[in-house]
Amino acid sequence: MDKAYQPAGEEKIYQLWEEHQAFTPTVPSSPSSARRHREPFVIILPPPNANDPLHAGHALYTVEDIMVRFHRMLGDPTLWLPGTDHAGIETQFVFEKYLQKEGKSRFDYDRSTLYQLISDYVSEKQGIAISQMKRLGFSLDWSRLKFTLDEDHTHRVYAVFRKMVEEGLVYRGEKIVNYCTRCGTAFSNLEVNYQEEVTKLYYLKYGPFTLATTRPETKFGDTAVAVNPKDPRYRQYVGQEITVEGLIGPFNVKVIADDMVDPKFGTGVVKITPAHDPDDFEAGLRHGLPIKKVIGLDGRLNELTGKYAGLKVAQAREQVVADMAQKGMIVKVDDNYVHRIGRCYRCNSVIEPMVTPQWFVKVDPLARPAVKAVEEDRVKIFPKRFKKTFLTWMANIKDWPISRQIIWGHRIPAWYVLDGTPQAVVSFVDQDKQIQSGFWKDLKGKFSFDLIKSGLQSLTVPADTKFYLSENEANEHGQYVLQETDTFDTWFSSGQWPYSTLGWSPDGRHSPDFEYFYPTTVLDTMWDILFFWVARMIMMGIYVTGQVPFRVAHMHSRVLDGKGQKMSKSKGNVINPIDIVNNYGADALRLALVIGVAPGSDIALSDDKVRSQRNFINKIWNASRFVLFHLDQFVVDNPQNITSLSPANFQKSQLKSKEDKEIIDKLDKLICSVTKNFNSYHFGLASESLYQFFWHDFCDLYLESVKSRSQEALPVLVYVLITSLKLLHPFAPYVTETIYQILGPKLNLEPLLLAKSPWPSPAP
RNA sequence: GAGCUUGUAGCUCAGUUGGUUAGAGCGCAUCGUUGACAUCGAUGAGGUCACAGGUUCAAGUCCUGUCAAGCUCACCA
Repeated sequence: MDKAYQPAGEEKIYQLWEEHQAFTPTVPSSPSSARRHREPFVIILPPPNANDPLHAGHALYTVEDIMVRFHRMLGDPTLWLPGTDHAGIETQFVFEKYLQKEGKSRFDYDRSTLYQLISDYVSEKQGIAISQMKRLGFSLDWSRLKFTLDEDHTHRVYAVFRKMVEEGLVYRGEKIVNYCTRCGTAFSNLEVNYQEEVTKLYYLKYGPFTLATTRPETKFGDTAVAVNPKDPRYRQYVGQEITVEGLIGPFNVKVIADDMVDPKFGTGVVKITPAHDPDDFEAGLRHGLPIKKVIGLDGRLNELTGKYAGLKVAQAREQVVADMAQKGMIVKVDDNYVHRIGRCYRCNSVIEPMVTPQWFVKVDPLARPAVKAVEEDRVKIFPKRFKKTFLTWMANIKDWPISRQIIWGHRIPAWYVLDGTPQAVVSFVDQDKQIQSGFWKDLKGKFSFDLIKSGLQSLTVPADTKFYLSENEANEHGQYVLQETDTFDTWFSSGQWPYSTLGWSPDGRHSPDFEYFYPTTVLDTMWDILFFWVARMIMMGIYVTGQVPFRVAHMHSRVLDGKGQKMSKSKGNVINPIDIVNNYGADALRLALVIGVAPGSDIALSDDKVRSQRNFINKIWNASRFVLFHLDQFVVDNPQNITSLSPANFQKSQLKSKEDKEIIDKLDKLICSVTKNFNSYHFGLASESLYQFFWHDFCDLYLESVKSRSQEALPVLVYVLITSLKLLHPFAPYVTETIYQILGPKLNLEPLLLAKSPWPSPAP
């Protein structure tokens, strides 16, 4: 043995585990009845992005590895199923940046070509995350590796979508959504970052009123003006039609009364622009107001705005304000108005609320059973405080927009017949690689349908257009059939991950894996995707399988940099876990991430912390070296008595010395407390007590005390060491296995792998 | 505006269901080791457990309030 532990050997140990298929459980021939006898322990890995290397947060999947290794040693049939995520918007965004560097853009390609390009790009990078997970020692069953765009997963997602359509849970609607004009897609509320920003608040002359607005440029889309019903100042106007002077001519709007208006804000009068403001949109629904769109999906004012058409929103605002000022239409300007602006979580552009046709999931029927399951702890959320967060969020959940205007993802399986849909808008790349776009009715005379179809980039049809769930069916109703070009929100497909990866089948003939492993046991992830993902999985899982997808939702910590700062590329404080592994070994990193960390609290990953754990790993190594040295001597002296040292033959009652009894007592207590802490997800405590025991009780006290009688104490030394290695193994699989591989043959230990050896119980 | 979390040694934090003199790592001081240990060991300094009340035989741990910090959610133009 080297004087110090060499993490360089860790990769060989991982190979050893793989050769023995140590992480692949066997599925019994009658899975469902076997499951009734003994429930397996199952975790589905939250799939990391296929095209990205791991970041420090991913290293916290260590927590899952700890649980899985523990249960494997307990003898539970154990599965930890790996996968990677196509991560729709994220990946397309990264790829577009890459295209940009090449001087190209996504608009240079038709849909299927672009898809293929991204697909190639991703598969080129996909291996990185996987090899990094292996490097971290994750005991995943690679024989079951999945990808979110795998054909079988896609089929299941489609089948569930059709079921939802047939049961009225999916609808199309013209609704106001958060639209990023840069990314060219809608986002859910969760994907918008709101920031307080200082802007201007303009007080405009508006018919008989003066009103305050931050968005004068949307005046062209106003279809009403609102006051509070209780406001005496304006009561006389309610219900009347007023004439407002505009930059492109006067227009008429109705005065409505609505509680949404706060009489104390501004002048107590609000202009209503249903097409470009979420509140106004709601007000429009309440009062039956027309929706007048004046901003296009390209972020520019449209033809309804006269000379302002073609200007981007920000430019238009400047121009409009200047013109209004000239005409004396601005009463005053508040320069320091602080309010919240929504920005795209990907590219930070200002989110433009837009009314567009989108696909929605009616969420209420899905949410109610999910809420119930959590309330009744059929899905236990740990730490408990997140349960309340979950329930309040679910109580306010709105219908879920599931369509995204990107191509990297599951294309929505709906087909339209264009024959009777003159308002359909298509854009496509023609034979000269030029983009053509416009109404289908205008283009169909100029281009062949086949050309449009093959060069298609996007198709937009009104929300009430009839759609079909298969191309064949659509073909029966017309000649010109195109598939929806929107893709599913990533969370719509990953929300189905637990049952889909295990082989749920729409026809009820599920795979043995599904019968045996579903529902899974624990879902562990960081709390930031509790709503994005965990909530969706619970809803979809119950809806589709009638069972919760997992019994426990375990929220792990967030990893911060050494100073407790959030890591970000812009700050340049991103820690690459693999760098740490290369410097100090995977075990040191794993321990540093869990030791003494309270459940759900943030963790600052400092170099100091990793180094101190590296020292601990080295301590384990050297204590073993000490034992090995005396063991070798024993073998020389008593080659035939080796079985007397085997931990299997260890008898507590035969101990004579006080130190021997004490250390075994402490070890027994340790076994109990570690086991208990494992079962209650207190890994921070478990690792801390192991650290304390091994370093201080075993090394500093016991080991020092027996130096004068090491041969006599050898059975105790061997027993305590081997037992400790087992207890430590979930945290530090590499050193412990390495040592076991050295000691094992000398002691004729069974089994051959520590990873497959049984969890210790107190000494007999 | 609502909710959640945090406030314990110089620094970073543990302390799960309330129970003996409040702990760890790093740092610091003194000494000792280099035949298990890129060191390691021994000893020590250092905390009115944010503040004020309350429940209890007993509170860092439960309750109420105050102060401070952070996070999340929310439709105020």
